[in-house]
Amino acid sequence: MSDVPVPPWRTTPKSGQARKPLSQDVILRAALRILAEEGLEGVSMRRVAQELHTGPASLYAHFANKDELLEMMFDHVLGEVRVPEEGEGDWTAKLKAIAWEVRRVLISHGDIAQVGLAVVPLGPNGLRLSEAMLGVLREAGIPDQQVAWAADRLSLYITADAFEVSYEARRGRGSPEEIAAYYAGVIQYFRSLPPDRFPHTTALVGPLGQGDDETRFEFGLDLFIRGLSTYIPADGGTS
Amino acid sequence: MSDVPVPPWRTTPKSGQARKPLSQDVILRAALRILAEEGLEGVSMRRVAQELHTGPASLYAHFANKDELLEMMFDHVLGEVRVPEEGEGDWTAKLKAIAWEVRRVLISHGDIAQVGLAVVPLGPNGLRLSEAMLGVLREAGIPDQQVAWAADRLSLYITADAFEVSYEARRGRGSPEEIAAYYAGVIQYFRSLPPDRFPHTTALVGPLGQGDDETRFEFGLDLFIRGLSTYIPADGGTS
DNA sequence: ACCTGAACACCGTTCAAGT
DNA sequence: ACCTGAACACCGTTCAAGT
Repeated sequence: MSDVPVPPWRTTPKSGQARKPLSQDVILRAALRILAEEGLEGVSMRRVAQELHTGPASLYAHFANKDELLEMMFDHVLGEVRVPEEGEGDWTAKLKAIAWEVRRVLISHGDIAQVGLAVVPLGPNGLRLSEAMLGVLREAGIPDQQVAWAADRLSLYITADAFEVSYEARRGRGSPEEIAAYYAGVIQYFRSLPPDRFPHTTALVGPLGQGDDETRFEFGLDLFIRGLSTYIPADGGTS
Repeated sequence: MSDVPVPPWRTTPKSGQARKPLSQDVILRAALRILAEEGLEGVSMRRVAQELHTGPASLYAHFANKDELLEMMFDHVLGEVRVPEEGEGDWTAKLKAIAWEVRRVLISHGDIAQVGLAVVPLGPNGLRLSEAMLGVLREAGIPDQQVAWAADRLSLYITADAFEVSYEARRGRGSPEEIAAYYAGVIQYFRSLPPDRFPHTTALVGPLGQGDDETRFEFGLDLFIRGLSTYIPADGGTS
């Protein structure tokens, strides 16, 4: 069979590899492509393999299992986060900038935030972000123990918010009108509750319906920073 | 075939129903039993059906789909949460009591918290808890808009923390020694990082390793309350 | 109205066999 | 060392048929 001449209509020479060879990198890229187009639920080992014109078993030469693939996808996504340079405003501005930037990047990659809640993000980019947060908090003059715990809690808050928002977006499947209609329905439901059993819920129907996702995120971030400020000693942050 | 006498060795009479009839309640109970014993990943429509000695299709006469079953399971779990009575300490003590109680109940039911992150918990028990939080916050003298948003953010924080902790417990699969060993490994890894690229992470190895899950939850809760306190007007909370 | 068996279109992972 | 087909043990949901 090998001595038959290659027919002229065969465009890919038989000796060269027909498909680009598999590697962590090409698998990761394919998986991120599917994440962008179909969300996290579309990212299955079989779907990724199909995207690369091979079978699912082939992926296991490059990743121990699906969780390892997801962890590497998450860290890859965090690579897009831009951390503020030295001297771009005071510590609260810098901390907010990091928080908003992480949230934006996570939400822009479907519901990948779910992975960040399930694993401790210790990849190179996770560490880079953690390092940046610790730096900003220390610079603020917050004591070391509070710095360490605050970075932990802030990461949790950002990731949880991003997951909630991205999941909600996937659920509503698109148009902002549908999401708005859903929330209008919830508020209408609150209004219909018996005021004797739900005096506060019914009294606060107005405020409960106020504010979009971004306003709520900012409010929580602000609470967090107000709380942290109380840990700064009188002479702190100006050294 | 129907005129053949019932043989004496048949213990269940053919005319009475062989199994207890299906209903939302018995399905819910079976699902919660599986959740307790095998975690959320064990709760599949097929597994629940098997528990009830029937096929998965039978469940669809009582629940529209799996998500509806999960939502009802979540609200059922929230039913175990005990809300503080009037006059059990000041508002911070009451708010903390609710937060700790919700966290405890969620964690005691495997990784059910994941469901709470994905859906807006609007079942009867979700509403009862939301109402309780709103009441405590209003009593504190916090303005209505901040009350509404604070309840939203606090729910997110509690649920996210419960999910993280319960997931971690499922991952470590049991013994506290294994979990401790994992964290010791992480700290060892931090220690091994290059100090020029990670000056803060390496400098804070001590503080980063301090504190168990409960200490961290309490720290975040405290930050939240410190932040909220700044919204109480000078004459507020004592009316 | 409620329940069922069977089918459809999927999963993650393993393993022996190939190159 | 890397890749593969086939298999194992699962999924959620639908649908026509039964009672």
